Amino acid sequence: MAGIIRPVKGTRDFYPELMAQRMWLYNRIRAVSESYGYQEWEAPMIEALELYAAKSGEELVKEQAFVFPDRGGALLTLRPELTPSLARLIAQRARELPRPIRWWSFGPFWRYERPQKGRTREFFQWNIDLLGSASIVADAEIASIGAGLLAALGLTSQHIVISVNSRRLMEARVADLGVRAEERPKVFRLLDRLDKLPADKWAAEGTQLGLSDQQLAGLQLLMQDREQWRSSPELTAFFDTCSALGTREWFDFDPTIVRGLDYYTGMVFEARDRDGEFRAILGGGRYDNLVADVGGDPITGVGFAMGDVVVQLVLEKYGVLPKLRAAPADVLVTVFSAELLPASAALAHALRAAGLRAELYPEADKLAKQLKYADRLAIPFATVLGPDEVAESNVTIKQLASTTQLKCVLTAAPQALLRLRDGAA
RNA sequence: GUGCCUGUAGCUCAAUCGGCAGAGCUCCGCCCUGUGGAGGCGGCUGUUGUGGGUUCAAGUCCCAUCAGGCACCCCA
Repeated sequence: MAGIIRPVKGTRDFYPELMAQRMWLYNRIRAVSESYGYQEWEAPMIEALELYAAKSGEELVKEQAFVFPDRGGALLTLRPELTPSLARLIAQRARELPRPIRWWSFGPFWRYERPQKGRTREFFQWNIDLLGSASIVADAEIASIGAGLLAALGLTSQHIVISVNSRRLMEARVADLGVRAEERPKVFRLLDRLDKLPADKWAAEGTQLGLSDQQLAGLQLLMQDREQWRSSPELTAFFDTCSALGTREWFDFDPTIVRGLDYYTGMVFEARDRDGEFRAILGGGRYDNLVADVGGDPITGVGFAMGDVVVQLVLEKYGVLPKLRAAPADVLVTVFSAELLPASAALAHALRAAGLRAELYPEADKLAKQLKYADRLAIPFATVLGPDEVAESNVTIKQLASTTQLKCVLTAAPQALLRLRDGAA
C-alpha cells in the first residue's frame, strides 16, 4: 500500500476516537465559557494578509503563516491567530456592541513551522476575551476561566500552575534601572530568555543591547525577587479577586513571565504543568491598545488562547483523559436473510421513530459476523429477526454485555429496548 | 533557518560478525449451517523509503536523496 498519499505535514487525522476527544474538549470549553456568560463567535479562516501586518509579531506573519495568492493575485492568509480578526469584528461594530464584550471561540489555525512534540501545523485553539473593561476584575475573571477549564478537564493545581506577572510592574522596575522606554521591548525579550541561555551568553547579549554590568546584575536580581508583587496594587488586587472567585490556588507570581508578544500592556500569564515538561498550555494577558492599532476606536481588552495539542499531552501524562468509547448506536438490527431484510429495515425504522439510535446491518450475513461487529463497536443491544420470530410476530432482543436474550412481541420492541437502555444506563 | 535520531507486512517491531526477510496484532476461513468476546487450526500481505556504490553475497557498510520524529528558534 505504498500508493497511499500521506497526510500533509503537521496535520492530524481525526479518526472517530480522536474526534470524540476533540468534541469532549470542545464541550467542556463551551460549558465553562458559557458559565461565565461568554458568547460564542467565529471569524473566517482565510483573511487578507494585511490584517496581520498591523500588529502580529514579524516572525509570526513572515515565517509562520500560510500565505497564497487568490486568482486575482491578492495575498490571502490561513489565519495563524484570532486576535486581529477579533479586533476587526469589534472595530466594525464598536458603537453598537453592549460593553463589556465577552466572547469565546474554538477553531482551527495554521502555522508553517517544523512540527514536533506539542506542536503541529494545523491545530485548534480556544480564544476567550473580555473587552471594554479596564478593571483588574476582568483580568482575574479571564485568568480564572482558564483555571476553571483545567479543573473541568480533571486537572488540579497540583498538576498545573498559572504563572502571573505584570508588564506595568516590570516596566517600572526596568525603568528604575535606567533603561529607556524604546529599549524596553528588547530588554523584555532578553528577560524572557534568562533561563534559556547560558549565563555568559545571556550577559553578552545584554551588553550588546547597551546594558551596563550594573544593569544586568539588577535585572537578574529582579528575576529572583518572588515577593515584589506585594508592592504592586495591580497584582495584589488580582490575587485578592482570584481568592474571591475561588481560583487563588492555581496562581503564582513569577517575574520571569513576560511573554514574547509586544502588544501586552498589563497583566500577563501562562499555564504550565508543574514539572515543566511541556510548553505552555495557555497564555494571554491584557492588550489595551490592540483594537486602536488596527484602526478602530480604542477599547481595552484582556484574553488568552489555549491550543488543543499541549493540553492533550498534559491530560495524557496525568492519566485524566477519559476513555471515550461511545457506541455509535443503541442497537444493531441484524439481517437474517435477504428475504427478511425488509422486515429488519422496518424494525430499524420503528426503533428510530421511538428515539433509539438504531443501526441496520446492510446485508444478510452470518449472525456470528453481525454480532461480532456489534461487539467491536460496543453497541449494547442487537435484535434478531429470523423465520421463527416472524412466524410468531416476535423479535429476539439480545444484550451483548450480559449474553442474555429475550423474545418480545415485535410491536413492543421499541418500548422494551428503551426500558433496557435506560435501565442499563 | 540550524542540529541530532529513525525509515523492514495494513499496525507494532525482530533479523547475532554482512550469509535463505521473520514474529505478534489486525483481517479472512474453519473448528461452530440461528448467536459476539476466550481458545485451537489454517490462510493473505514485502520492490526492506528511493537511487547509486563496495562485496562472491547488503535490511545490515558507504554516498546521495526523500520522508518522518525530536531539540533549538518562535509560540498555543
